Amino acid sequence: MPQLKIIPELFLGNIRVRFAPSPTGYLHVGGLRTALYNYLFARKNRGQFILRIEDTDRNRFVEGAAENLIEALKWCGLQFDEGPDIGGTFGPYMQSQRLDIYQKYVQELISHGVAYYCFCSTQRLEALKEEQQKQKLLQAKYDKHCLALSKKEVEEKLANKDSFVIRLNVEPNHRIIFDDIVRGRVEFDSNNVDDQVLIKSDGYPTYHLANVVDDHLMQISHVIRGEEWLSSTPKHVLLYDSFKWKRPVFAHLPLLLNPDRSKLSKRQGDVAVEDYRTKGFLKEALVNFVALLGWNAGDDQEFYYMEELIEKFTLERVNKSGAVFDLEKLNWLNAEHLRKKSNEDILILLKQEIHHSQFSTLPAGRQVLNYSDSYLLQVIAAMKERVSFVKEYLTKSPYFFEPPKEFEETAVQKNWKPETPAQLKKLSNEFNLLVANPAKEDYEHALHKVAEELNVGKGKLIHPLRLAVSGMSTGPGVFDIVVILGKEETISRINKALEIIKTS
RNA sequence: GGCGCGUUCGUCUAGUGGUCCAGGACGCCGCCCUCUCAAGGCGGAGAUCACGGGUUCGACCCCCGUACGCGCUACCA
Repeated sequence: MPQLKIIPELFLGNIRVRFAPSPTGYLHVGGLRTALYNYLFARKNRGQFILRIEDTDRNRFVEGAAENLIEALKWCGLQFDEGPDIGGTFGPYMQSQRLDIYQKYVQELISHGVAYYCFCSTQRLEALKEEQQKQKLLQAKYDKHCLALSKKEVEEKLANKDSFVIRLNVEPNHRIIFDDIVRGRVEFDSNNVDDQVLIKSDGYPTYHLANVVDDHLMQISHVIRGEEWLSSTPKHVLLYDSFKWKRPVFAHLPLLLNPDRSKLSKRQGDVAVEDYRTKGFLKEALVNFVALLGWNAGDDQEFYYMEELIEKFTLERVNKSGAVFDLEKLNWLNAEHLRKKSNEDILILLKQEIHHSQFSTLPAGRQVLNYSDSYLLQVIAAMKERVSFVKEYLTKSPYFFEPPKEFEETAVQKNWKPETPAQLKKLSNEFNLLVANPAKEDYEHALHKVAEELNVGKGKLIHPLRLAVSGMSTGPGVFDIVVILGKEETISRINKALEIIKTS
């Protein structure tokens, strides 16, 4: 039989996907990528994007984790259509609130012989595992010991309140086949599939049961999740088939990797979306970057806005192999996105940055530097193509926020000659003669005039001026700096530098 | 160990049998622009397409095997 090609258009209007994280802390960038692909796929096909919290492991419960997840998702711009905080027609969206549902369905499984009670102690299970390993059995799995229990025996143990789990009864000797959009056809031998626990002894379901029941009840059309789930998909497929439910379309995404190609982990860098947010990355850049880790449109475009990603995204173009999370490209994308923003948008971000910086309060007697919007807008225009992060407006050009306290040593050696002080003094006198609010050209003409009178190249004045006024040897054109600082401040800084550098 | 998935420049990737002695992007190097630094433009280095067998007139592309990597192998997701 030829492999059925899944054409998204056929599902138009019925596309429903979900991001189903377990609330164990923060939103992992790998999780973001999974959520993003789900979101893009849903938006592209006018479907719904659902958030479901898989909190069925009480041992790993972390206070506030679900809230963090939601907050991080929203920050990234991934707005879901149904979820725990906003509700929806298929709720509740927290699995811990759906326990009775799982009970109902697992009973149905039991009545059909697809699932069974198991009263084995952990000791017996451990002993069994040990024994199987000793015998070098091909694969260790449960021996179906409790499947042999009679109905009466089961009832007695249940009445006796013996501790139990409910297991999936996997029939041996057959092939389990399913199609995956990114992997193609995948086959497993049922002999390699364990009688997985469906309901734990605490009454909570395992992921395998809960995920299948919920995806069906929530009418999920496409299960788009990480590759780590590929190996347990046969269990899920068995469940769908046993219930006689339609299987969703599966798409297992490649993993995100550390630079050494191991699974992306905290030990080798930041993995939480929150980490990148506090480091000053723009959400646009993070989303753009993560989208390209495992997917591309087939053309040469690298810079994307969310809207373009939605327009171009298809699951068929998702890669099969894992991708290293490489900061270099993220940095570049951040710079690109930052530069593409309007100065007004950057102004908002810069003001937030200043608010959290050492420059949030003006030093006394420095009123000449006011952080008015128009002033900051000039700083932005001057520095825009020189920064990759908003915070660099402060770290790369601190001189726009306070007079230089130190002067770059190497620049002093290179540009501060014995004749420099006299020349700069003359320049500052010339500046002093300028009109009240000199324009860039006024400063240029003044400097040109002084250079001619001194019979020196303009560079002999420009470099010392830059140094005097900024303390640095790099940055925007000196005349741009000087115009932004203003006449008074410029002259004051020249004089101050003359004092400091002379004495050193 | 078993099962599954993967393997194109350092990294992200294009490539679906001839147009590929493999294209783009990041990073790196050089040149141009220039008062500096960026940005921008131009150019360069960088991949025996993991390896070995097939199939074919012809393979990065199809098949088989090997190696390596990763995932799963829980009453975790």
